[in-house]
Amino acid sequence: MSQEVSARSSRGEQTRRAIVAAALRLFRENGYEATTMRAIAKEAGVATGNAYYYYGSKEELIQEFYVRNQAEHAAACRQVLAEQTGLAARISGVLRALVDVQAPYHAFAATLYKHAAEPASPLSPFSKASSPTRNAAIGLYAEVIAGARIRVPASLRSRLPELLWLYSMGVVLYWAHDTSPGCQRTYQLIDSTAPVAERLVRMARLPGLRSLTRQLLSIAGGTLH
Amino acid sequence: MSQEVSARSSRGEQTRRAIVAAALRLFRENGYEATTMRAIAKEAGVATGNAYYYYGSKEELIQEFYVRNQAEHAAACRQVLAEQTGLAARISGVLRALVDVQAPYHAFAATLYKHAAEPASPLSPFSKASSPTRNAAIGLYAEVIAGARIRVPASLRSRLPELLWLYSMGVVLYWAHDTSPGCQRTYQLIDSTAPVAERLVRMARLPGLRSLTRQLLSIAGGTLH
DNA sequence: GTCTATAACACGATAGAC
DNA sequence: GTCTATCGTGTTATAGAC
Repeated sequence: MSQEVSARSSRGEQTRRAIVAAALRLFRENGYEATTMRAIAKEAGVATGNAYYYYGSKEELIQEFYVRNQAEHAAACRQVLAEQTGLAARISGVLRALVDVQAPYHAFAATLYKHAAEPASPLSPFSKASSPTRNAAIGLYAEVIAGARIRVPASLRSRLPELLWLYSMGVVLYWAHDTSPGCQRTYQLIDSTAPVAERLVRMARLPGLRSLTRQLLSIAGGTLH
Repeated sequence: MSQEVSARSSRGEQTRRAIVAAALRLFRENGYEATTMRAIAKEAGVATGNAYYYYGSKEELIQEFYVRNQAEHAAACRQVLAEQTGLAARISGVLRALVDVQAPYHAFAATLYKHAAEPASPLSPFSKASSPTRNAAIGLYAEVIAGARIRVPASLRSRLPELLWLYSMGVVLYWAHDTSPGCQRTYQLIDSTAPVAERLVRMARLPGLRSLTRQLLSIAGGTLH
């Protein structure tokens, strides 16, 4: 009761916040490897062992980065989703916002995806631990489609959000490798692929491509269960 | 002179081989993390410091895994490339061989791609350090195309080997995440996507798809320089 | 140049006392 | 919940033997 009410700003919760704040700041400034758990604990004003009481591992602290990012991305998309009605414009707007939001963490993100790539890791975007974040992201792409002036072929309708999410993962992977100034090449990639994506959606209905679409979807269905 | 001749089986080369053999065996049996440098050195019958004399880090030992794999894969493909003439059959044969060769290292490979995913890492398949292995692999896919009874549209010809290599990387990524018994799902993925790949190559020539093909290729061109 | 032996360091993570 | 002390790790350093 009163315990639960005060739980949000309880001492434990304060400590937790201090730890994650210190971690994210140090990660951004010094990168992942260079930031030691000892430094995080010291910066947060707690003992090393205490940091482990709240976060079972250094990697677990990264989940917080994901969660925060997803929230910031959703917020950064609002305007584009409210104003744009073309599918390509909505897609590129959302992807540009994704890159914008992560920009301050570019160097950090590069080292981060090292850990995300391990299939067994809870940090993998395909893992069970990531499913809340993943579902939130897929929901965002459902909104991208729903608000666009376009007739999505029935065959595609249910799966298109997942496919757009997969597409966004590819963009993020590209971005992580992108060393061009200001990550121009990633923005170019977004601007050149978004119209193609819209075109592919429209073409999926053409008679000559129907069976191909069906084939590709059944493969994707098996992959993303 | 005589120094160089005997260099191949010199004491140093023997030690080197002993270390890498011990490392790969322990990696396969116990995984990457569980295998310590101390254990590798002990298994190879050398001092810990000596292992570091030959391999600057634990990760460097993984490059040997790549090199060995590439060679085994090329050998495993010979029969398929000699016998099959259909593009889809050649592709699926080569990809099946790729999975077959790596099968004993499935669990190990899953933890390995953690390191490969880091853009800055020399283990990244896109890195400069990996370019010999990558070029050898791309050359293999050039052979896949050259020996197939198919007319590849001029627009595609120069870039298709790279694209097939990229496709193979996707299959390997899927395989690393595949937990189905015997990795059946990966084999299914190969068998269902290879015919689609052939179909896409044939369709690239159709008038309605020409401009789309050109668009997609210019994107891929920017990506893979 | 090749190799051994041994010690030491900083790190991620854990145990157990308070 | 919080601490201190400690473990096992990758890695480096040193000093020297063949």
